[in-house]
Amino acid sequence: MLYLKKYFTEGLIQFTILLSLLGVRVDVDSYLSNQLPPLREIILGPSSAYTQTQFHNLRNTLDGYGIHPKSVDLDQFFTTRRLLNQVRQLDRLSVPSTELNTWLVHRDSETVVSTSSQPSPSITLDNGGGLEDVNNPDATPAMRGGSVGTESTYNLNAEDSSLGAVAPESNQEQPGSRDGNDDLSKEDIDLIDILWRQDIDLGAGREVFNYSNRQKESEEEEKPSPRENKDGNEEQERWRNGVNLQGAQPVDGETGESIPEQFPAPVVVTAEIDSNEEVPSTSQGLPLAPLRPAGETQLDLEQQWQDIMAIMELQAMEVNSSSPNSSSSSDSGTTDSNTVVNFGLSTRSTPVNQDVSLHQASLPSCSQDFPPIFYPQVDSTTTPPRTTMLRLSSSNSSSINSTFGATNLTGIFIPPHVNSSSTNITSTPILPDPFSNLLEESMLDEISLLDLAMEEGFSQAQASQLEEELDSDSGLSLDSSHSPASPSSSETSCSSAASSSSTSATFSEEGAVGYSTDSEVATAEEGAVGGYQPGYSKLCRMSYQNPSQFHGLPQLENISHNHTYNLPLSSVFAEDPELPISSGKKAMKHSKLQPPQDLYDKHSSRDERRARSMKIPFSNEKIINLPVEEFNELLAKHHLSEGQLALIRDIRRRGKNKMAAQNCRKRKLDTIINLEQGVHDLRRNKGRLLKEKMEFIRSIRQMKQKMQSLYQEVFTQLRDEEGRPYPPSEYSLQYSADGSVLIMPRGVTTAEQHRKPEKKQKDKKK
DNA sequence: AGAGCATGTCATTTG
DNA sequence: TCCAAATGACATGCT
Repeated sequence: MLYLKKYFTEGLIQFTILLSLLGVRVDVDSYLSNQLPPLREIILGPSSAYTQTQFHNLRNTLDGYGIHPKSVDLDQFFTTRRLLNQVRQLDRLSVPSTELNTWLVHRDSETVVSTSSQPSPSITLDNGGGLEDVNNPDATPAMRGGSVGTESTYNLNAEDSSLGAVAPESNQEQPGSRDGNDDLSKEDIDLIDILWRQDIDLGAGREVFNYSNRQKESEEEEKPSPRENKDGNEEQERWRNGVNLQGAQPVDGETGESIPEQFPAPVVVTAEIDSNEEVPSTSQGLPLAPLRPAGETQLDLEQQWQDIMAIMELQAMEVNSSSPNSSSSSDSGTTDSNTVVNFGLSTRSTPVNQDVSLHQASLPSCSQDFPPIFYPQVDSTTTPPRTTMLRLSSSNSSSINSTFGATNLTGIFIPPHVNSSSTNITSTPILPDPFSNLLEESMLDEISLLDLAMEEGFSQAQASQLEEELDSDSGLSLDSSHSPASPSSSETSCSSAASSSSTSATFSEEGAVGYSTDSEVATAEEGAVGGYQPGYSKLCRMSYQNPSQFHGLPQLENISHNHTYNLPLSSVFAEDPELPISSGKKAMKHSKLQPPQDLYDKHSSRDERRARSMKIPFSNEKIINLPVEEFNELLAKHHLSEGQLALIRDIRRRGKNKMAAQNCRKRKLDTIINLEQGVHDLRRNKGRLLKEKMEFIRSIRQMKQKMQSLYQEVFTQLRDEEGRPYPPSEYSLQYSADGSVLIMPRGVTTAEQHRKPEKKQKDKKK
């Protein structure tokens, strides 16, 4: 029986694990099918947060929390635990690998991003659609260049700096994490390289280059290269390729124009690039791995994964074009099928957002970085601003001085590097970033909470449970985690603590009443409930009266206490003489081939024996259980000596006290169980609240990123009367009372707005 | 032999 | 004040 149970348990667990895995897949698929293709592969990797979450849940469910040490389920518990640990290890192993893949992908895409980032602006330039674009291609290109420059580790940089147009090569040369590269055959790549180099060697200008590039693209289109399926499937392709998405799409040259664009830009802005090299492009140039100091990898795996999840959510919103931000940007940006014209300003926001997502995805540690704002005038700095990335976590939270609804956007969207204490930029004003501050504090609070929880005596399992509850987005966690800790858990495992406790409680009350009843009632009560059942082991017993059921079960064989508290010995022997075991330890011990009378005496309690020796004319049961009045009547009916009366009173007192002691102990146990349950519930509640907090933090982060990108978009497109851009270091955007956005010199309060003639009003596009 | 546990008993408190 | 119940403390028996 035991082994059967064991095997069944193991099999069940394994089956559950398999189901979990399958369920995860299914869930992920369904989830990703909602347009989260980019991370599909990442998530569908060996491990996923979903998987982890479910395992956590499963673990919690079977964690054994609350299992009484004596519970017969302990064996199962350990088996379960072992299996689950194995699964968990698998899960954890897989997570890093997934992230690693993401990282690599991102880096490639990053390279691509720099190239790709240009398409939108460059396209605008080519088309001349943007008024300001012609005048200041610098801004965006410079930023691109900056982003490129930042990635000095890539071949692309060198080529970019010299030729300003080799990105595709580099991309192709990159061992392919990129989809485009993957799809391209080596011949195609070689051909592309040759053609590009020819163009470059011939000194082809940007336009020429573009043209040739297009021709090549068209030529290649004739070939069955995978790239060409972009038309209809490109987006899908991109998504499938994961993080590359953004970078890949321009590079893939669905338009063919995007690629060339990027190169000229750096050339034109060379001087600025130098100065801004370190400055990531506003829209896309999010410095990633290269820029990030190794020591800054502070965020743990958990945080990283949460970032990825946040990215997924963000991307999902964007892809759905349901993003509240923009009706225009989202739709145009997400779909590659859009024509070149679509890459106008309106589309930028999307790439920006995607970049943000990308960075987070690929560089979880950078997840909180904010895209820096491009500063055209920063060139003055001999030491280019280092890593314009703002690490939210690293920046110290001085104070949250403004709410999100603050009219002044300056503080909110100050270039990230401004906040970093390590930055050398002196020209740019340092303004607090409320969002980052808020985020920091929230994160810190959470971390501190977790730490506190650990310090408070959270067991590892409980802490992991909390973690899981924080992690798990699925609704499974709560239900599954609800568990063993509570009496109800043991309820499921055996006869159930809850049920037994409740029933026993009920019966205990009845038992009290039962004292006044006859022996049959008492016997029935004990048979049903066993009176007071101390300990879980007893609670778990289906029926102590028939321990033979558990023969062969070692754990249960050890449980053989006498629970016939209220049962007089006479009734014990009279009603169940065949089962000496049921009569308890004493019965077992004394049941060894002893004469019936001797046995009878031995099994008698002291009071029984005393009563017999004193020749008390009625049973101890009556003495104990009769109501006071009846008891007095009984005493009055018989002529009893003082000794007999004293003994009878003692018997009654002790009998009642014995029952009272049993009830008292039972109540203690119930109280302990309830307290445990309460603690468990509180912890669950705490975990839930923390989870909610995490979600809020995540959403705030997303909002901040979106606002950041929007701010940058708007700001970089602003031009004064002479067509010059406003230097972000000198101007900032502020809300006006009517909801419009004003550009104002920094340091000028809203009250002084009227003094600035150059201020412009511009509708803020979402 | 001693620890740990379950149970019984006593003394006291409480309602 | 009495009684029953509750409970802490201790004793006993068993594994």
